[in-house]
Amino acid sequence: MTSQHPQIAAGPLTEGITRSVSITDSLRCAILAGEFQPGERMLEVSLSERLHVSRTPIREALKALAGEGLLDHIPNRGYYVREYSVDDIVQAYEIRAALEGLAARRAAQLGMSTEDRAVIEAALRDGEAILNKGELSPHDRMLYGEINSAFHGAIHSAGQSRMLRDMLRQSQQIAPSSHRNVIAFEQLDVRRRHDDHFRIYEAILCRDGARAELLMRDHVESVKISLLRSISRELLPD
Amino acid sequence: MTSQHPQIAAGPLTEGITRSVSITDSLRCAILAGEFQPGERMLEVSLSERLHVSRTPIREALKALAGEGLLDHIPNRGYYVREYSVDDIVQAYEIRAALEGLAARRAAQLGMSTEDRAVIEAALRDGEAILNKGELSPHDRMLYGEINSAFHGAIHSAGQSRMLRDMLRQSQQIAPSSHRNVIAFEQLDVRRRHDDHFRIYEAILCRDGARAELLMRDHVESVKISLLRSISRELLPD
DNA sequence: TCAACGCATAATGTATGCAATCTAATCCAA
DNA sequence: TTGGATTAGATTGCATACATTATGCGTTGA
Repeated sequence: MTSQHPQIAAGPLTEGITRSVSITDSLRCAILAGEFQPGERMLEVSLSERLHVSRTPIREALKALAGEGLLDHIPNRGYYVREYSVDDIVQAYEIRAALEGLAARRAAQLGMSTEDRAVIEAALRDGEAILNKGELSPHDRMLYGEINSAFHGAIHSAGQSRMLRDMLRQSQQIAPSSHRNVIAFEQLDVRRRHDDHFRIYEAILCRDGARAELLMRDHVESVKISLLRSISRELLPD
Repeated sequence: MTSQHPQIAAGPLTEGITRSVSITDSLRCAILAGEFQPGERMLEVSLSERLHVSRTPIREALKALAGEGLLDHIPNRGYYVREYSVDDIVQAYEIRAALEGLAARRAAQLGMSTEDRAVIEAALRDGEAILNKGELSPHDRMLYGEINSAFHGAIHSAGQSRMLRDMLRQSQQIAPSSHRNVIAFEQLDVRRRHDDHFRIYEAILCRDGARAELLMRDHVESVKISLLRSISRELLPD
């Protein structure tokens, strides 16, 4: 196997920060973008040649990514791209549901800052505008994806807990990493989830922590259900 | 500041595995044991001198521990022992409550292996024996702590999710790291929590996931409550 | 007196060479 | 032919030297 991968990204090496962290970012993006096969070995020398640095910052980056759960490390045998089975993805959604529920509850109990509220209200407004346009173009779907991230990000922020934020990021990160499961969401699903957002925000504004948690948990669980549904469809071709 | 710390543990360096991982373990233990002050800087050179290795494995260990949340890393400025406020500990219990609830639900849904059931039944039996002896000696309390860990560990195992286990370990790890909050549990608290264990196990055996989750969540939350109570007592000396 | 600059020291970041370990192919013997 | 041992190549682990960056103190100027 020679130069099987495109280029990853040799650019950000000169961006001021240390090589170690910029390489960590580059490799993280590359892995999440599916530029490495699941289970593939991450050879220190080939990476160092491709990125034009020595093995040292590569090793630091690999260790960091292993800490994030993107790689597995076996002493004396190197790092491997971690494979996530469908069941792993489902588990990640269950964890995310539990944690997002907690974040929503805390947001309701602690109250939201004006900044976080502004982000959410913009997300609700912009999402509404997109969905009212009728059929969603691929570009619209991508746009809605960002709006969705902004909504959840604001609630994570409102949870006011670094540990919670870190764990949420980890549980969110693994789903896109398995390129196999690009869920083609039905338009109705998107509409329904957008409506969920209104209710969740309402519950948070009313300081109803229990309701906010319940709604958020079910909101995230519904994504898990969609995933399972699309997989069973895939197995049963019509 | 010269040799302020005892010895940490220079022993396990020759235990077969790589220096990097054994040093990671040593430092983790030392940090959890409170042998470093919160906020204290972890200097690579002094650690390498104390442990008689070069900076390289030290740096690997520090990066790994930063990934676990025990250290903070600022590029070009080194690693610091992460400080956990009382609020951080409370948040960790809330996260743990959510995740342990999920683990209990999954254990109920998936069923428990005979090994896990055996561990739990031993924990219930041994705990009962200790509690029936009357007043708890410090040694008994430590023993009960291990029994408690065994109980929860079996349920984590029954959850059958690596990501869930990893996150649970992280959320459990930080509480003991803040030596300030050694909660002096009332004996009644211990009794009550042991009874909780029976009910939780019963719910799991009945495959009642919702009930197992509810009970487990409240079980862990009650520890948070005890912590908050003991702190408010501390602030209001009678 | 105080602020700002510059230098000296120390600590982290990176590169490289060597040692230890793993992997796989080859060879020998049963 | 097959099974196991052996050896060569490749890869990771570790140590060390050098480069870069931070930090503290002293000096200088207004």
